[in-house]
Amino acid sequence: MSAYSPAETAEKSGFSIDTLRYYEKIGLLPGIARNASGRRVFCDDDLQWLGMLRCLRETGMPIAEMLRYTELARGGDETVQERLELLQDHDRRVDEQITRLREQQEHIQWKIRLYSGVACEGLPA
Amino acid sequence: MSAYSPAETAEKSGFSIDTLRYYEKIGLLPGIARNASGRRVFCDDDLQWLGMLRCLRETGMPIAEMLRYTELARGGDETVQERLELLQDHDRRVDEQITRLREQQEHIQWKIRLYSGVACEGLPA
DNA sequence: CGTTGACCTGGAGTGCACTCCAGATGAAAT
DNA sequence: ATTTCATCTGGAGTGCACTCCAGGTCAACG
Repeated sequence: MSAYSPAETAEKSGFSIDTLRYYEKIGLLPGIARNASGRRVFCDDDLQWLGMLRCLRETGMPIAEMLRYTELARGGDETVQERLELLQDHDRRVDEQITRLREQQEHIQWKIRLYSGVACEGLPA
Repeated sequence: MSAYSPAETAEKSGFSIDTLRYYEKIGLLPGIARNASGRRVFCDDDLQWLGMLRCLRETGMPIAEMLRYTELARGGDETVQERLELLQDHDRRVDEQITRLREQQEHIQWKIRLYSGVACEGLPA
């Protein structure tokens, strides 16, 4: 239970095979193993890393910054502080995102109430 | 206080002048007035509409769907029900977005705690 | 009356993040 | 032995939402 084909990895990670190739090409997936015939072989660590990437991506981190994080991660223990700061900054941005979404949801819900009112007009009281 | 130049409108709405032109061109801003020399003149209603567009945009509604909403809005009172449904669907998607962001934030914060731990190792107890 | 400055138009260009394609390869199934 | 199938590569193409540009108009200012 620790060697996965590209297809399995795509399924488990939620990224398409093309995206996996793309990510490796641009440097987001360093050190992916290959078998004798040159095919990618992913391991559990790779899957974990992909989980982190997915999480960062879906919270809106641009690829350039994920690349920076990846490079730091390759840098070993001396980069822990920087990685920590990067994630803390991102965490704050996620907070702001959530706050902003909620504010805007207020606006939408106000509009919904308004339409609901109009939709009820003319109905028997 | 009810006639605004493109520049003023850009400032008040938060959209760039180019984006305002673009939105008018694709049909998100129907019926923008023009003065004698062909320049756009925005009114308070336009600003309100822009506020709604901004809100939908920032909560992730694709332009194609905003266009549908715009067309419904032009359709008058018979379309209120459809507009209501559109906004309710969107409202649900915003809920999901927020939920998802929070889940992923958990993951990030777990990683932050992990790094904080590593960063403290070796410090005097 | 010349120049500035905000605005106009149609259309081309940009940035991001993929996504698709053609042609090749190599293990496995019929 | 041939076909199938997943995979490989480099590179081109896509979709979205703008953003920029060239060339032109027009009111106002000095």
